[in-house]
Amino acid sequence: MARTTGSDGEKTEATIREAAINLIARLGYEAMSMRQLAAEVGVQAAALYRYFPTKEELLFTLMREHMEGLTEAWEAARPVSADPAQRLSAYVENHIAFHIERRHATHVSNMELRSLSPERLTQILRMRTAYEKELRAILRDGAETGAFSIDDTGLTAMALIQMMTGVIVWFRPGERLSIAEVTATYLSMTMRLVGAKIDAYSAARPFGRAKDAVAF
Amino acid sequence: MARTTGSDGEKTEATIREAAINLIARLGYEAMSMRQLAAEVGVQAAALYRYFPTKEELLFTLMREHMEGLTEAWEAARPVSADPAQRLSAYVENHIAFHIERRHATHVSNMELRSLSPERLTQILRMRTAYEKELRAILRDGAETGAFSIDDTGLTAMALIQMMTGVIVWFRPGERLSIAEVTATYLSMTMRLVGAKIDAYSAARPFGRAKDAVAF
DNA sequence: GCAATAATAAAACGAACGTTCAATTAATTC
DNA sequence: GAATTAATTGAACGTTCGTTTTATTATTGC
Repeated sequence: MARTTGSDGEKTEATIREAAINLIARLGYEAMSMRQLAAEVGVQAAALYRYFPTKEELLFTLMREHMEGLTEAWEAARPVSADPAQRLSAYVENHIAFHIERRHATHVSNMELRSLSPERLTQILRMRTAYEKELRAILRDGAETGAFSIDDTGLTAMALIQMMTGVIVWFRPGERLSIAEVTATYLSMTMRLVGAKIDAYSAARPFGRAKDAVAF
Repeated sequence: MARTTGSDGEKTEATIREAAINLIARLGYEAMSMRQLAAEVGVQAAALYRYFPTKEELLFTLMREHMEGLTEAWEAARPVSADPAQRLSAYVENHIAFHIERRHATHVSNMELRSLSPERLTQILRMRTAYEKELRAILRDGAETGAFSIDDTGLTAMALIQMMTGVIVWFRPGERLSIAEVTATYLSMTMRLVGAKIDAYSAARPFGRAKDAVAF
């Protein structure tokens, strides 16, 4: 047989991406076979190659789009204010919201880097470094103006990112805590970690204040 | 041919473990073939099956021993003192030192959980949960006595563990920072994050004070 | 030095892998 | 409604995988 009734290239490609993210997140890239993916999509394995020339190209596409999405989300959320505390708040909120909403894609982007060819790995890491650089700049500015007291901005940035991204390991939507509660608590922890002056930021942002007021 | 001169079971097994940790950390469990591992050890693939009945059993053994080592290290390092700040200091120092010293094994234990059968996964997770429970107990005690001010002990424990374990992602021995410097900075960040009263802990522990005094 | 045992090599097993190719049918264009 | 293009199937390719089996040699215990 051949073309099936109702078949549509765009729909199929979108289904492939979605199914691939879920399968790779669950089984791992190496453990997922193209036949498994095809079965999930409801198609034969050969049909996948109409959309992605190789398995690795599929993985790379998923990762690149994830990083592009993260960068775009931050560019949209970045405040015009120069105040380090406000900028840090925005960074934390954007980072956590984005990663919780795309848990599976984040899992893929973080865990499957070693399956990329060197050139593609470099490309993804460049995007990641650029994104992290934004955080370092905020921390450096805050340290210079005295808004924060920080030992080592590079090390602190890495610690914060690991802490925030780690949310996807244990967070399950619809359980004990809502996204807003988690974000508020992480914001409070972040501000304490960088030694931010109390309430220098929270007045400007009415986000999760009730809980923060006590803890922070 | 068959048995080679100088061959020794104990030595071979130790070599297999070591090589497996390095190879799995570098390539991933699924991507590493038994033939690759055998070549690294300097032996034929069939010889591996004298020591480990299956590939998964090998992975499980590596993970179990890693978790046992972590538990034992903490039991040896756990202070007799009831002071939460002192206990937290000891926990952080032990955790970071252990994970930096065994970067590859930690990588394996964190990244390859999904390749375990359900029963074995449960077993590893049980050990991990028990270890993390110790941290939650410290945080709870500190929150109750007023030594710390914490929003949510469970969430804070997860955040701290992600932050600390994340060291292995970027830390490379012999680069800019020594293990002692990294540990000192993380200790300082931890204490601020949990809202510890200043110098309630550092007097008892002469570790990394010079740098901390400013930052904390 | 001879039997018993430990450690390995060599070859083979069937299954599964990523990928390619030719054939076939549905949708679109004119 | 014929020609063209898009979407998919089914079968096959060579390779590699984890694992098993059998034979062979080194070492150990007596």
